Formats: sequence, C-alpha cells, structure tokens
Amino acid sequence: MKNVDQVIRAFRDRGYKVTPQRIAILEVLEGNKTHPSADDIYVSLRRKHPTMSFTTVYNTLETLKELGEIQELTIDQRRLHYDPDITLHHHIMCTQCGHIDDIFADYTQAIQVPEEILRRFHVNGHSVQFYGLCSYCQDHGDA
Amino acid sequence: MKNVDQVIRAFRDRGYKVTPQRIAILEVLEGNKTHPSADDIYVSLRRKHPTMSFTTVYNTLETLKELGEIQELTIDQRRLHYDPDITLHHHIMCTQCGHIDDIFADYTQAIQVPEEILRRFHVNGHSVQFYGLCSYCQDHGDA
DNA sequence: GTCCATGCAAACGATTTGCAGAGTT
DNA sequence: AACTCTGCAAATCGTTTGCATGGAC
Repeated sequence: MKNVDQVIRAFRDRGYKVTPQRIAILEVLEGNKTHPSADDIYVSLRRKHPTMSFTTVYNTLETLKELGEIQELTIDQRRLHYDPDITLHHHIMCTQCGHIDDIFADYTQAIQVPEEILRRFHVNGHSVQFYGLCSYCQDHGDA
Repeated sequence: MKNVDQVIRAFRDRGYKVTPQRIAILEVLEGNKTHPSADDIYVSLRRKHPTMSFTTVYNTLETLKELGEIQELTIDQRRLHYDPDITLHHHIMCTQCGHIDDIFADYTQAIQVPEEILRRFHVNGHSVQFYGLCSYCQDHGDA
C-alpha cells in the first residue's frame, strides 16, 4: 500500500469519497506488519472511533483490494487477513496462536505447473503458505 | 484412503463403531476424485439415506481425518473440501465454478524456508495451491 | 446392558445485505 | 443538491455444539 496521502489521492482520482472512517482505516494499515483481520482493524479503531461499523471496515477493505492497495491472505481458514504489503512474498502462521509472519522468498520459478494442467487450466495465480509453531508457543503452548 | 473394507477394519481396531451412515460416507469417498465438501457428501447421500444428518457427515469426516484416511483441503476459502487421496499432491481450483483438479507434483524441495524463519518457527507443514479458469469456464464464463 | 453414534435444533462466527440517514463533493 | 458512504440490524452460510434417543457391540 502506498502511504496514506497517496491512497487518499487515489481515492479522489477514482471518484471515491474521502471520509474520516476511511482515513482511520488507512492509518491502521499503513506500515502494518501484523496481518490484521477485519475484526482486528475494527477493534483497534473502536476507542478513537466508537461509531465505526463492521460494514465500513469491510467496505473499505473491499475498495482497497479493488485498487490493488492491499492483498487478502487466505492462510487462515477461519477468517481473512489483510496485508498492506503487496510485494511478492509469502506467509507462515502459528497453528497455536494464529500469529502470521512474512516470508520474503520467491517460489514462482520453483513451482511450475505440469503441462497436463496447463492444457486444461488458464492459471492465474498461486498461493504458498507455511504452518508451524512460533517461538513463544514452542515454549509455552501444549498442543 | 484405503478401500472401504480396510477402513471398516481400522474402525473396529480403534473401537469405533461401524454404522450404516459411516459405511455410506466411506462409499461416497472411495476413489472419489471430485474433492467434495461436507455439503456435497450430504447431498449425494440424501436420496438413499434420507435421515442422514450434517452432524454425522461432519463427525465421520473428523474421524477419518484423525485416522489419516482423508485430507482436508483449504484451497477454498468458503468451505472445506475433502480428499481421500492422501498421497502428496497439490490442487488447482477454478475461481469461476469452483472445480478442483489434482496436480501431481512434489514441490517440497522447491520451497525452502529461509533460515531466518526457521530460527523463529518450528515449521510443521506447507500448502501450495493454484487458481485459474478451467476449460469450460474459459469458453462459457464471463468473469 | 453399556456406551458410542446419530440426528435434531440451536448456537456460533465471519461476512454480506437492505436500507434510511449522514457526510463528501 | 446529488450521490456515495456509513452504521444499524438482520440475513446468510459453513461449521460446531448440546442433548435426548437409537443402535452397535
């Protein structure tokens, strides 16, 4: 995601309105490396924006996705997470606590799809994710 | 998944009861290459087993997972799919119609996790999946 | 007869939708 | 003023849970 000011400009350019709610959500996302869920974002805004609604969080995330400013992570079957870093990278999630970390590696060349599949599919993308136990959970967890 | 008779034996060995419902679900799964969801299984059984419940489908899938007879696919964010083929392979899903195909390839060596991550995580597994448009949807779809 | 499994209904949790009123342009 | 956005409430949908009855052993 570009910085807040630049995204605001992108909004104006596209005819999207710049509302206090949208700015607040952008501020939460800017430089955010925690891979928040919609709920995480909602909760982190509740104090300063008590009237913020889930609808607005979801709407804004959808808009930012459309603009290509954030990416949706499908690493967690239970809920979607969002990442303002749209450069090519991957993720690992702790199966105990749900913590998600970045993995900066490019596996594009490494995972070639067999010819046979290419004959039957127009491949648009792929997704690689890892699962494990983070340091904390290795020491404290018990599952 | 082993064949129905063998899984029935595995059930008995573990003290799990062999019920008509469980057998029916096993029969749906044996050799099944369609990667059904719980709902798909439920629907395909409704006619011959009108009293079959979702609870039983979910319970049985859970049991089969525990026994390592099937694997749960997380390729579809909307719902879980199940695969009786537990050998190492991957999948591709058509983003239009949801059809899932097998990809028989082993990317284990290809996707090495950076040292830096290994220091912070005990990696237990990974997941690689592809997305695209199947032949049918390339010709007929419009998204 | 014991105990696990089934099936119904209700609960749950993430996400989506309908819509009236509010705010941006 | 026009038109989008917000926020509330309700709906949706896959999955889980509580529990009484039923069936496998």
